[in-house]
Amino acid sequence: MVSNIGHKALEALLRGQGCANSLKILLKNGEISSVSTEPLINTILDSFSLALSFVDSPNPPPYHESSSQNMARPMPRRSSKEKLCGAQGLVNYRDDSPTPCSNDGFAWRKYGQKTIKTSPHQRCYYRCTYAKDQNCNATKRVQKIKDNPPVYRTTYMGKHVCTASVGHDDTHSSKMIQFDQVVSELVMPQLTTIDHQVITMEDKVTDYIMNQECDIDINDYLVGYDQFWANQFPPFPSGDTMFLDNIAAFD
DNA sequence: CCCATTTGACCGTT
DNA sequence: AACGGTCAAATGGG
Repeated sequence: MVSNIGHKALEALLRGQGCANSLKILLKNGEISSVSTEPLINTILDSFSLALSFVDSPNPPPYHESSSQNMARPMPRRSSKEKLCGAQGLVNYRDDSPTPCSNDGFAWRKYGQKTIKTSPHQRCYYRCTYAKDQNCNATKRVQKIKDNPPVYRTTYMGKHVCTASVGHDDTHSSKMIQFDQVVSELVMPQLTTIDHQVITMEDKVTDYIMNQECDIDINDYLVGYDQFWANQFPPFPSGDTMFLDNIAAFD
């Protein structure tokens, strides 16, 4: 995917990175009260959304509605559960479930659900489908943290040792975004949403990323490329340094 | 019948 | 005792 699309995804990421950096500076200087952070945050979120949209599909979705509209878009009515394995990856749908639809390159099996005291929403527990077969101890927790639009936090734990990751074909070739630092909610209040993948984890980089506990929160609102650039927060001072070391993209 | 989900019970930690 | 995480029987869909 070394193409125009990859270039655009990179552009979006860099833009988001610049915004994040500016936000970091604002936070550091304690200017958070005098300067509205909303445009920055939105730009960051849109950056990731756009980048993910390129990663997710070779042809970026022609979304031109707002994020919230997009989220409200009715899902095709499906049975209470649906699985798609193989080249298309695994997708779980459940309209009334607190579980966000996800496709992170692995097959997960739900093994529990709990009401958490600190949250009005339930937390769902998943483990690798091949936990027994291949002694894979990877687990993840998914918790809804916000209602409207639905926002989920996914926490990955343990390391995938299974070889059964799904979605190996190049059509859905992976780009992985690794966050070396947990992003606080102050900075990134909108986390994973339903319907799309937080992160695409596949083959080559899976073990690496699953080695660490990741509290990965990526907003997944999809916006159109043109819309994204049209709505940008004003450009940042050219002196701003990018912190690429915090976001590593894997090919 | 197989397999994934649901859900109450159980267990470990604080 | 409260809480979070896991277990496992029951359930339901394919």
